[in-house]
Amino acid sequence: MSLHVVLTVRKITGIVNGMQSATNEKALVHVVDDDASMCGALEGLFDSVGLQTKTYATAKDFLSASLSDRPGCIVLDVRLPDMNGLEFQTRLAQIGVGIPVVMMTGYGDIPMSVHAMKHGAVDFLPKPFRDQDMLDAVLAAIERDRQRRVVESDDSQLKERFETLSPREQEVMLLVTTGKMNKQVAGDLGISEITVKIHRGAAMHKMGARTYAELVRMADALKPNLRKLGR
Amino acid sequence: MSLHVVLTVRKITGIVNGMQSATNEKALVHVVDDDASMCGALEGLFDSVGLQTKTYATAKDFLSASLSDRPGCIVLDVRLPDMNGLEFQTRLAQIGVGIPVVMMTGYGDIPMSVHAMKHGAVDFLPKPFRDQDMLDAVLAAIERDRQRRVVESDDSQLKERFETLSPREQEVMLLVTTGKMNKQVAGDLGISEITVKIHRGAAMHKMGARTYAELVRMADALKPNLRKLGR
DNA sequence: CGCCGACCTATACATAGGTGTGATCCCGTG
DNA sequence: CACGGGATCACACCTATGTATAGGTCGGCG
Repeated sequence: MSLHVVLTVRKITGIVNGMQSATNEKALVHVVDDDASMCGALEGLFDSVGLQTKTYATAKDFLSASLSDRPGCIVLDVRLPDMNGLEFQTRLAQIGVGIPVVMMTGYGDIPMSVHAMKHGAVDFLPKPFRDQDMLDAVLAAIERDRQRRVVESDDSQLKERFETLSPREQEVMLLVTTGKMNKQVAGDLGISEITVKIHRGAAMHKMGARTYAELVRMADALKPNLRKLGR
Repeated sequence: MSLHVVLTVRKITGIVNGMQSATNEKALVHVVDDDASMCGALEGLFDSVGLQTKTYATAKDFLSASLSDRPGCIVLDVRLPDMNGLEFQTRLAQIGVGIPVVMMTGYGDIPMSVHAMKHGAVDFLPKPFRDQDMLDAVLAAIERDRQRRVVESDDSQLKERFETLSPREQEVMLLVTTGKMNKQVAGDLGISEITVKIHRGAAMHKMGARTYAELVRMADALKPNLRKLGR
Protein backbone atom coordinates (compact mmCIF):
# COMPACT_ATOMS: atom_id res chain seq x y z
CA MET A 1 0.00 0.00 0.00
CA SER A 2 2.58 2.48 1.09
CA LEU A 3 4.90 1.12 -1.54
CA HIS A 4 2.32 1.63 -4.23
CA VAL A 5 1.96 5.26 -3.32
CA VAL A 6 5.68 5.80 -3.54
CA LEU A 7 5.82 4.19 -6.95
CA THR A 8 3.04 6.31 -8.36
CA VAL A 9 4.65 9.37 -6.92
CA ARG A 10 7.85 8.64 -8.80
CA LYS A 11 5.86 8.14 -11.95
CA ILE A 12 4.01 11.38 -11.74
CA THR A 13 7.02 13.47 -10.99
CA GLY A 14 8.65 11.99 -14.04
CA ILE A 15 5.59 12.95 -16.00
CA VAL A 16 5.64 16.52 -14.86
CA ASN A 17 9.27 16.79 -15.83
CA GLY A 18 8.43 15.58 -19.33
CA MET A 19 9.75 12.04 -19.30
CA GLN A 20 8.11 9.69 -21.74
CA SER A 21 7.11 6.27 -20.55
CA ALA A 22 8.02 3.64 -23.15
CA THR A 23 4.55 2.63 -24.36
CA ASN A 24 5.52 -0.24 -26.57
CA GLU A 25 2.11 -1.82 -26.91
CA LYS A 26 1.36 -3.16 -30.35
CA ALA A 27 -0.58 -0.75 -32.50
CA LEU A 28 -3.99 -1.38 -34.06
CA VAL A 29 -5.16 0.11 -37.33
CA HIS A 30 -8.87 0.64 -37.72
CA VAL A 31 -9.89 0.56 -41.37
CA VAL A 32 -13.30 1.99 -42.15
CA ASP A 33 -14.33 1.39 -45.76
CA ASP A 34 -17.33 -0.28 -47.33
CA ASP A 35 -15.19 -1.69 -50.10
CA ALA A 36 -14.28 -5.16 -48.90
CA SER A 37 -11.47 -5.60 -51.38
CA MET A 38 -9.88 -2.37 -50.20
CA CYS A 39 -10.17 -3.49 -46.60
CA GLY A 40 -8.50 -6.74 -47.49
CA ALA A 41 -5.72 -5.07 -49.40
CA LEU A 42 -4.99 -2.70 -46.55
CA GLU A 43 -5.10 -5.49 -44.03
CA GLY A 44 -2.49 -7.33 -46.08
CA LEU A 45 -0.36 -4.24 -46.38
CA PHE A 46 -0.40 -3.47 -42.69
CA ASP A 47 0.09 -7.09 -41.78
CA SER A 48 3.27 -7.13 -43.88
CA VAL A 49 4.84 -4.62 -41.51
CA GLY A 50 3.52 -6.24 -38.35
CA LEU A 51 0.54 -3.99 -37.74
CA GLN A 52 -2.71 -5.50 -36.57
CA THR A 53 -5.82 -4.41 -38.44
CA LYS A 54 -9.52 -4.30 -37.71
CA THR A 55 -12.01 -3.48 -40.46
CA TYR A 56 -15.44 -1.85 -40.40
CA ALA A 57 -17.80 -1.47 -43.32
CA THR A 58 -19.60 1.60 -41.99
CA ALA A 59 -19.03 4.51 -39.65
CA LYS A 60 -21.73 3.14 -37.40
CA ASP A 61 -19.92 -0.17 -37.13
CA PHE A 62 -16.89 1.63 -35.84
CA LEU A 63 -18.72 3.94 -33.50
CA SER A 64 -20.67 1.11 -31.90
CA ALA A 65 -17.61 -1.08 -31.49
CA SER A 66 -15.74 -0.93 -28.21
CA LEU A 67 -12.32 0.57 -28.63
CA SER A 68 -9.50 -1.37 -27.11
CA ASP A 69 -7.11 0.77 -25.11
CA ARG A 70 -4.16 0.59 -27.46
CA PRO A 71 -2.25 3.01 -29.61
CA GLY A 72 -3.49 3.08 -33.15
CA CYS A 73 -5.09 5.11 -35.89
CA ILE A 74 -8.11 5.18 -38.16
CA VAL A 75 -7.91 4.80 -41.92
CA LEU A 76 -11.07 6.20 -43.32
CA ASP A 77 -12.68 6.42 -46.71
CA VAL A 78 -14.30 9.81 -47.15
CA ARG A 79 -17.26 8.20 -48.78
CA LEU A 80 -19.06 5.84 -46.46
CA PRO A 81 -22.50 4.29 -46.77
CA ASP A 82 -23.88 6.06 -43.74
CA MET A 83 -21.76 9.12 -43.21
CA ASN A 84 -19.39 11.57 -44.78
CA GLY A 85 -15.79 11.07 -43.67
CA LEU A 86 -15.60 14.69 -42.64
CA GLU A 87 -18.70 14.38 -40.48
CA PHE A 88 -17.23 11.25 -39.03
CA GLN A 89 -14.14 13.19 -38.04
CA THR A 90 -16.33 15.77 -36.33
CA ARG A 91 -18.24 13.07 -34.49
CA LEU A 92 -15.05 11.55 -33.20
CA ALA A 93 -13.99 14.90 -31.81
CA GLN A 94 -17.40 15.42 -30.21
CA ILE A 95 -17.37 12.13 -28.39
CA GLY A 96 -13.81 12.73 -27.25
CA VAL A 97 -12.06 10.10 -29.35
CA GLY A 98 -8.67 11.50 -30.22
CA ILE A 99 -7.37 8.68 -32.37
CA PRO A 100 -5.58 10.20 -35.37
CA VAL A 101 -7.28 9.83 -38.73
CA VAL A 102 -5.80 9.08 -42.13
CA MET A 103 -8.31 9.94 -44.83
CA MET A 104 -8.47 8.37 -48.26
CA THR A 105 -10.75 8.98 -51.16
CA GLY A 106 -11.38 8.19 -54.78
CA TYR A 107 -13.33 11.28 -55.65
CA GLY A 108 -12.19 14.07 -53.33
CA ASP A 109 -11.13 17.57 -54.17
CA ILE A 110 -8.82 20.14 -52.65
CA PRO A 111 -11.32 21.88 -50.37
CA MET A 112 -12.24 18.52 -48.93
CA SER A 113 -8.63 17.62 -48.20
CA VAL A 114 -7.99 21.05 -46.71
CA HIS A 115 -11.01 20.72 -44.50
CA ALA A 116 -9.87 17.34 -43.25
CA MET A 117 -6.35 18.57 -42.56
CA LYS A 118 -7.64 21.65 -40.75
CA HIS A 119 -9.62 19.36 -38.51
CA GLY A 120 -6.63 17.34 -37.53
CA ALA A 121 -6.31 14.59 -40.11
CA VAL A 122 -2.77 13.26 -40.30
CA ASP A 123 -2.91 12.75 -44.04
CA PHE A 124 -5.31 12.68 -46.96
CA LEU A 125 -4.57 10.23 -49.72
CA PRO A 126 -6.30 10.18 -53.09
CA LYS A 127 -6.97 6.70 -54.46
CA PRO A 128 -5.13 5.06 -55.92
CA PHE A 129 -2.23 5.63 -53.59
CA ARG A 130 1.13 3.96 -53.31
CA ASP A 131 1.45 1.42 -50.54
CA GLN A 132 4.42 3.27 -49.16
CA ASP A 133 2.48 6.50 -48.88
CA MET A 134 -0.23 4.78 -46.92
CA LEU A 135 2.29 3.11 -44.66
CA ASP A 136 4.09 6.38 -44.02
CA ALA A 137 0.81 8.05 -43.14
CA VAL A 138 -0.30 5.27 -40.85
CA LEU A 139 3.01 5.04 -39.06
CA ALA A 140 3.05 8.80 -38.55
CA ALA A 141 -0.50 8.63 -37.23
CA ILE A 142 0.40 5.87 -34.80
CA GLU A 143 3.37 7.82 -33.56
CA ARG A 144 1.15 10.81 -33.02
CA ASP A 145 -1.25 8.61 -31.10
CA ARG A 146 1.50 7.33 -28.84
CA GLN A 147 2.44 10.89 -27.97
CA ARG A 148 -1.16 11.80 -27.38
CA ARG A 149 -1.69 8.81 -25.13
CA VAL A 150 1.30 9.68 -22.99
CA VAL A 151 0.06 13.23 -22.53
CA GLU A 152 -3.50 12.12 -21.84
CA SER A 153 -2.49 9.51 -19.32
CA ASP A 154 -0.31 12.01 -17.50
CA ASP A 155 -3.14 14.48 -17.41
CA SER A 156 -5.67 11.98 -16.18
CA GLN A 157 -3.37 10.70 -13.46
CA LEU A 158 -2.85 14.22 -12.27
CA LYS A 159 -6.56 14.84 -12.34
CA GLU A 160 -7.27 11.64 -10.42
CA ARG A 161 -4.93 12.70 -7.68
CA PHE A 162 -6.39 16.15 -7.57
CA GLU A 163 -9.84 14.68 -7.07
CA THR A 164 -8.70 12.83 -3.99
CA LEU A 165 -8.16 16.21 -2.34
CA SER A 166 -10.96 17.56 -0.20
CA PRO A 167 -12.65 20.68 -1.63
CA ARG A 168 -10.77 22.89 0.79
CA GLU A 169 -7.48 21.29 -0.06
CA GLN A 170 -8.14 21.89 -3.75
CA GLU A 171 -8.91 25.54 -3.12
CA VAL A 172 -5.81 25.99 -1.04
CA MET A 173 -3.64 24.24 -3.59
CA LEU A 174 -4.87 26.44 -6.42
CA LEU A 175 -4.35 29.59 -4.38
CA VAL A 176 -0.91 28.82 -3.01
CA THR A 177 0.31 27.82 -6.47
CA THR A 178 -0.49 31.29 -7.75
CA GLY A 179 2.31 32.46 -5.46
CA LYS A 180 0.14 33.75 -2.65
CA MET A 181 1.56 33.42 0.84
CA ASN A 182 -0.24 31.25 3.36
CA LYS A 183 -1.55 34.26 5.21
CA GLN A 184 -2.96 35.76 2.01
CA VAL A 185 -4.71 32.52 1.19
CA ALA A 186 -6.05 32.48 4.71
CA GLY A 187 -7.40 35.97 4.22
CA ASP A 188 -9.00 35.08 0.90
CA LEU A 189 -10.72 32.05 2.37
CA GLY A 190 -11.55 33.65 5.68
CA ILE A 191 -9.69 31.07 7.72
CA SER A 192 -6.54 31.09 9.80
CA GLU A 193 -3.05 30.73 8.42
CA ILE A 194 -2.41 27.57 10.38
CA THR A 195 -5.34 25.86 8.71
CA VAL A 196 -3.99 26.80 5.32
CA LYS A 197 -0.71 25.15 6.26
CA ILE A 198 -2.53 21.94 7.12
CA HIS A 199 -4.42 21.87 3.84
CA ARG A 200 -1.34 22.81 1.93
CA GLY A 201 0.64 20.00 3.50
CA ALA A 202 -2.16 17.54 2.80
CA ALA A 203 -2.30 18.68 -0.82
CA MET A 204 1.44 18.19 -1.21
CA HIS A 205 1.20 14.68 0.16
CA LYS A 206 -1.84 13.60 -1.81
CA MET A 207 -0.52 15.07 -5.05
CA GLY A 208 2.83 13.42 -4.49
CA ALA A 209 4.69 16.70 -4.83
CA ARG A 210 8.03 16.63 -3.08
CA THR A 211 8.60 20.36 -3.50
CA TYR A 212 6.55 23.48 -3.92
CA ALA A 213 7.92 23.87 -7.45
CA GLU A 214 6.45 20.51 -8.38
CA LEU A 215 3.11 21.53 -6.95
CA VAL A 216 3.20 24.68 -9.07
CA ARG A 217 3.89 22.65 -12.20
CA MET A 218 1.13 20.21 -11.36
CA ALA A 219 -1.31 23.05 -10.90
CA ASP A 220 -0.29 24.47 -14.26
CA ALA A 221 -0.70 21.09 -15.95
CA LEU A 222 -4.06 20.75 -14.25
CA LYS A 223 -5.59 24.08 -15.19
CA PRO A 224 -6.36 23.29 -18.84
CA ASN A 225 -8.28 20.24 -17.66
CA LEU A 226 -10.18 22.18 -15.04
CA ARG A 227 -11.44 24.62 -17.63
CA LYS A 228 -12.73 21.78 -19.79
CA LEU A 229 -14.92 20.38 -17.03
CA GLY A 230 -17.14 23.03 -15.50
CA ARG A 231 -15.76 26.52 -15.06
CA MET B 1 14.54 54.32 -13.83
CA SER B 2 12.93 52.61 -10.90
CA LEU B 3 9.55 53.39 -12.40
CA HIS B 4 10.51 51.81 -15.67
CA VAL B 5 11.47 48.61 -13.94
CA VAL B 6 8.16 48.46 -12.17
CA LEU B 7 6.28 48.95 -15.40
CA THR B 8 8.09 46.19 -17.21
CA VAL B 9 7.58 43.96 -14.24
CA ARG B 10 3.85 44.40 -14.52
CA LYS B 11 4.02 43.60 -18.19
CA ILE B 12 5.95 40.42 -17.85
CA THR B 13 3.91 39.04 -15.02
CA GLY B 14 0.85 39.60 -17.11
CA ILE B 15 2.54 37.68 -19.85
CA VAL B 16 3.35 34.74 -17.68
CA ASN B 17 -0.20 34.57 -16.49
CA GLY B 18 -1.42 34.41 -20.08
CA MET B 19 -2.88 37.87 -20.53
CA GLN B 20 -2.92 39.09 -24.08
CA SER B 21 -1.66 42.55 -24.77
CA ALA B 22 -4.07 44.31 -27.07
CA THR B 23 -2.01 44.33 -30.26
CA ASN B 24 -4.32 46.40 -32.37
CA GLU B 25 -1.84 47.40 -35.01
CA LYS B 26 -3.27 47.41 -38.49
CA ALA B 27 -2.59 44.19 -40.37
CA LEU B 28 -0.66 43.93 -43.62
CA VAL B 29 -1.35 41.31 -46.27
CA HIS B 30 1.59 40.29 -48.42
CA VAL B 31 0.41 39.06 -51.80
CA VAL B 32 2.97 37.10 -53.80
CA ASP B 33 1.79 36.37 -57.33
CA ASP B 34 3.25 37.11 -60.72
CA ASP B 35 -0.20 37.75 -62.16
CA ALA B 36 -0.64 41.50 -61.89
CA SER B 37 -4.37 41.37 -62.38
CA MET B 38 -4.73 38.88 -59.55
CA CYS B 39 -2.64 41.10 -57.31
CA GLY B 40 -4.83 44.03 -58.16
CA ALA B 41 -8.02 42.12 -57.55
CA LEU B 42 -6.82 40.90 -54.18
CA GLU B 43 -5.64 44.36 -53.22
CA GLY B 44 -9.11 45.66 -54.00
CA LEU B 45 -10.73 42.90 -52.05
CA PHE B 46 -8.60 43.40 -48.97
CA ASP B 47 -8.89 47.14 -49.20
CA SER B 48 -12.66 46.79 -49.10
CA VAL B 49 -12.43 45.41 -45.58
CA GLY B 50 -9.77 47.83 -44.43
CA LEU B 51 -6.72 45.63 -44.84
CA GLN B 52 -3.54 47.09 -46.21
CA THR B 53 -1.86 45.12 -48.98
CA LYS B 54 1.63 44.85 -50.40
CA THR B 55 2.27 42.91 -53.59
CA TYR B 56 5.31 41.06 -54.88
CA ALA B 57 5.73 39.48 -58.32
CA THR B 58 8.25 36.86 -57.25
CA ALA B 59 9.35 34.98 -54.16
CA LYS B 60 12.68 36.72 -54.35
CA ASP B 61 11.01 40.12 -54.26
CA PHE B 62 9.37 39.17 -51.02
CA LEU B 63 12.41 37.60 -49.45
CA SER B 64 14.62 40.57 -50.21
CA ALA B 65 12.08 43.08 -48.95
CA SER B 66 12.33 44.23 -45.38
CA LEU B 67 9.41 43.03 -43.33
CA SER B 68 7.72 45.64 -41.28
CA ASP B 69 7.04 44.56 -37.75
CA ARG B 70 3.30 44.27 -38.01
CA PRO B 71 0.77 41.47 -37.80
CA GLY B 72 -0.14 40.08 -41.18
CA CYS B 73 -0.10 37.11 -43.46
CA ILE B 74 1.15 35.97 -46.82
CA VAL B 75 -1.11 35.10 -49.73
CA LEU B 76 0.91 33.01 -52.07
CA ASP B 77 0.40 31.51 -55.49
CA VAL B 78 1.86 28.02 -55.60
CA ARG B 79 3.27 28.67 -59.00
CA LEU B 80 5.78 31.48 -58.99
CA PRO B 81 8.32 32.48 -61.63
CA ASP B 82 11.31 31.68 -59.47
CA MET B 83 10.16 29.22 -56.90
CA ASN B 84 7.56 26.65 -55.98
CA GLY B 85 5.13 27.86 -53.32
CA LEU B 86 5.91 24.81 -51.23
CA GLU B 87 9.64 25.50 -51.36
CA PHE B 88 8.89 29.07 -50.47
CA GLN B 89 7.06 27.89 -47.38
CA THR B 90 10.08 25.81 -46.40
CA ARG B 91 12.41 28.75 -46.92
CA LEU B 92 10.30 30.94 -44.68
CA ALA B 93 10.53 28.36 -41.92
CA GLN B 94 14.29 28.05 -42.38
CA ILE B 95 14.93 31.75 -42.06
CA GLY B 96 12.64 31.93 -39.05
CA VAL B 97 9.78 33.87 -40.55
CA GLY B 98 6.62 32.63 -38.92
CA ILE B 99 4.06 34.69 -40.80
CA PRO B 100 1.09 32.46 -41.64
CA VAL B 101 0.63 31.52 -45.28
CA VAL B 102 -2.53 31.24 -47.32
CA MET B 103 -1.84 29.28 -50.47
CA MET B 104 -3.75 29.61 -53.71
CA THR B 105 -3.37 27.84 -57.01
CA GLY B 106 -4.88 27.31 -60.42
CA TYR B 107 -3.45 23.90 -61.10
CA GLY B 108 -2.83 22.21 -57.76
CA ASP B 109 -3.81 18.75 -56.68
CA ILE B 110 -4.65 17.08 -53.39
CA PRO B 111 -1.13 15.95 -52.42
CA MET B 112 0.08 19.47 -52.91
CA SER B 113 -2.62 20.93 -50.70
CA VAL B 114 -1.99 18.27 -48.06
CA HIS B 115 1.71 19.01 -48.11
CA ALA B 116 1.09 22.71 -47.66
CA MET B 117 -1.33 22.13 -44.79
CA LYS B 118 1.06 19.72 -43.09
CA HIS B 119 3.68 22.41 -43.20
CA GLY B 120 1.53 24.94 -41.50
CA ALA B 121 -0.43 26.70 -44.21
CA VAL B 122 -3.62 28.25 -42.87
CA ASP B 123 -5.60 27.47 -45.99
CA PHE B 124 -5.21 26.32 -49.55
CA LEU B 125 -7.59 27.77 -52.10
CA PRO B 126 -8.00 26.53 -55.65
CA LYS B 127 -8.55 29.25 -58.23
CA PRO B 128 -11.05 30.50 -58.90
CA PHE B 129 -12.13 31.05 -55.32
CA ARG B 130 -14.94 33.03 -53.83
CA ASP B 131 -13.95 36.38 -52.38
CA GLN B 132 -15.48 35.41 -49.08
CA ASP B 133 -13.38 32.27 -48.83
CA MET B 134 -10.22 34.26 -49.40
CA LEU B 135 -11.25 36.84 -46.83
CA ASP B 136 -12.06 34.17 -44.27
CA ALA B 137 -8.69 32.55 -44.83
CA VAL B 138 -6.78 35.82 -44.60
CA LEU B 139 -8.59 36.95 -41.49
CA ALA B 140 -7.96 33.61 -39.83
CA ALA B 141 -4.30 33.83 -40.82
CA ILE B 142 -4.00 37.32 -39.38
CA GLU B 143 -5.60 36.22 -36.16
CA ARG B 144 -3.15 33.36 -35.95
CA ASP B 145 -0.33 35.81 -36.52
CA ARG B 146 -1.50 38.03 -33.71
CA GLN B 147 -1.45 35.08 -31.34
CA ARG B 148 1.97 34.03 -32.56
CA ARG B 149 3.33 37.54 -32.11
CA VAL B 150 2.07 37.75 -28.56
CA VAL B 151 3.71 34.45 -27.67
CA GLU B 152 6.92 35.34 -29.45
CA SER B 153 7.20 38.73 -27.85
CA ASP B 154 6.56 37.25 -24.42
CA ASP B 155 9.25 34.66 -25.00
CA SER B 156 11.78 37.13 -26.24
CA GLN B 157 11.13 39.53 -23.38
CA LEU B 158 11.64 36.71 -20.94
CA LYS B 159 14.81 35.71 -22.69
CA GLU B 160 16.10 39.28 -22.71
CA ARG B 161 15.61 39.54 -18.99
CA PHE B 162 17.25 36.23 -18.40
CA GLU B 163 20.29 37.37 -20.31
CA THR B 164 20.71 40.35 -18.00
CA LEU B 165 21.41 37.87 -15.20
CA SER B 166 25.04 37.09 -14.45
CA PRO B 167 26.09 33.52 -15.30
CA ARG B 168 25.93 32.52 -11.66
CA GLU B 169 22.51 34.06 -11.25
CA GLN B 170 21.28 32.09 -14.24
CA GLU B 171 22.62 28.85 -12.81
CA VAL B 172 21.07 29.52 -9.45
CA MET B 173 17.74 30.45 -10.98
CA LEU B 174 17.57 27.25 -13.00
CA LEU B 175 18.50 25.13 -10.01
CA VAL B 176 16.18 26.71 -7.48
CA THR B 177 13.27 26.50 -9.91
CA THR B 178 13.64 22.75 -10.06
CA GLY B 179 12.54 22.81 -6.44
CA LYS B 180 15.95 22.40 -4.85
CA MET B 181 16.47 24.10 -1.51
CA ASN B 182 19.06 26.86 -1.26
CA LYS B 183 21.43 24.60 0.63
CA GLN B 184 21.18 21.89 -2.02
CA VAL B 185 21.92 24.39 -4.75
CA ALA B 186 24.87 25.59 -2.70
CA GLY B 187 26.16 22.04 -2.48
CA ASP B 188 25.73 21.48 -6.21
CA LEU B 189 27.63 24.63 -7.06
CA GLY B 190 30.19 24.26 -4.29
CA ILE B 191 29.36 27.60 -2.70
CA SER B 192 27.71 28.68 0.53
CA GLU B 193 23.99 28.90 1.07
CA ILE B 194 24.14 32.59 1.76
CA THR B 195 25.63 33.26 -1.65
CA VAL B 196 22.84 31.29 -3.26
CA LYS B 197 20.36 33.52 -1.48
CA ILE B 198 22.06 36.59 -2.90
CA HIS B 199 21.96 35.27 -6.45
CA ARG B 200 18.43 34.04 -6.01
CA GLY B 201 17.28 37.42 -4.80
CA ALA B 202 19.05 39.14 -7.68
CA ALA B 203 17.42 36.74 -10.15
CA MET B 204 13.98 37.45 -8.72
CA HIS B 205 14.55 41.20 -9.04
CA LYS B 206 16.02 41.14 -12.52
CA MET B 207 13.40 38.75 -13.84
CA GLY B 208 10.65 40.82 -12.29
CA ALA B 209 9.22 37.85 -10.43
CA ARG B 210 7.25 38.88 -7.40
CA THR B 211 6.92 35.37 -6.07
CA TYR B 212 8.78 32.11 -6.30
CA ALA B 213 5.87 30.59 -8.23
CA GLU B 214 6.29 33.22 -10.92
CA LEU B 215 9.98 32.43 -11.13
CA VAL B 216 9.17 28.76 -11.61
CA ARG B 217 6.77 29.58 -14.43
CA MET B 218 9.29 31.87 -16.05
CA ALA B 219 11.91 29.14 -15.91
CA ASP B 220 9.46 26.73 -17.53
CA ALA B 221 8.61 29.21 -20.26
CA LEU B 222 12.30 29.80 -20.77
CA LYS B 223 13.45 26.22 -21.10
CA PRO B 224 12.17 25.57 -24.64
CA ASN B 225 14.11 28.65 -25.77
CA LEU B 226 17.27 27.59 -23.98
CA ARG B 227 17.30 24.26 -25.79
CA LYS B 228 17.03 26.01 -29.13
CA LEU B 229 20.19 28.05 -28.51
CA GLY B 230 23.06 25.85 -27.41
CA ARG B 231 22.37 22.85 -25.24
C1' DC C 1 -25.59 6.78 19.97
C1' DG C 2 -20.72 6.44 18.83
C1' DC C 3 -17.37 6.55 15.26
C1' DC C 4 -15.22 8.78 11.43
C1' DG C 5 -13.78 12.20 8.33
C1' DA C 6 -13.65 17.01 6.85
C1' DC C 7 -12.82 21.22 8.64
C1' DC C 8 -11.27 24.53 11.80
C1' DT C 9 -8.04 26.54 15.52
C1' DA C 10 -4.08 27.13 18.81
C1' DT C 11 0.71 26.73 20.82
C1' DA C 12 5.28 25.66 19.98
C1' DC C 13 9.47 24.55 17.75
C1' DA C 14 12.53 23.75 13.86
C1' DT C 15 13.85 24.83 9.32
C1' DA C 16 13.91 27.71 5.16
C1' DG C 17 13.75 32.08 2.84
C1' DG C 18 14.92 37.13 2.33
C1' DT C 19 17.54 41.32 3.32
C1' DG C 20 20.87 44.55 5.10
C1' DT C 21 25.63 45.63 6.46
C1' DG C 22 30.22 44.85 5.73
C1' DA C 23 33.98 42.74 3.72
C1' DT C 24 37.39 40.18 0.46
C1' DC C 25 39.00 38.78 -4.11
C1' DC C 26 39.45 38.89 -9.13
C1' DC C 27 39.23 41.01 -13.47
C1' DG C 28 38.72 44.23 -17.12
C1' DT C 29 38.37 49.13 -18.36
C1' DG C 30 39.33 53.90 -18.28
C1' DC D 1 46.58 52.56 -10.96
C1' DA D 2 41.98 53.30 -9.41
C1' DC D 3 37.28 52.14 -10.09
C1' DG D 4 33.35 49.05 -10.71
C1' DG D 5 31.05 44.76 -11.27
C1' DG D 6 30.79 39.91 -10.38
C1' DA D 7 31.33 36.54 -7.09
C1' DT D 8 32.13 35.08 -2.64
C1' DC D 9 31.22 34.85 2.47
C1' DA D 10 29.73 36.09 7.52
C1' DC D 11 26.62 37.93 11.09
C1' DA D 12 22.24 39.48 12.35
C1' DC D 13 17.39 39.82 12.09
C1' DC D 14 12.90 39.00 10.57
C1' DT D 15 9.42 36.51 8.09
C1' DA D 16 7.57 32.28 6.05
C1' DT D 17 7.02 27.47 5.95
C1' DG D 18 6.43 22.69 7.88
C1' DT D 19 5.11 19.65 11.38
C1' DA D 20 3.76 17.80 15.83
C1' DT D 21 0.57 17.99 19.64
C1' DA D 22 -3.91 18.97 21.17
C1' DG D 23 -8.43 20.20 20.85
C1' DG D 24 -12.93 21.91 18.90
C1' DT D 25 -17.49 21.64 15.55
C1' DC D 26 -20.37 19.44 12.23
C1' DG D 27 -22.67 15.92 9.41
C1' DG D 28 -23.15 11.15 7.77
C1' DC D 29 -23.46 6.20 8.76
C1' DG D 30 -23.78 1.67 11.02
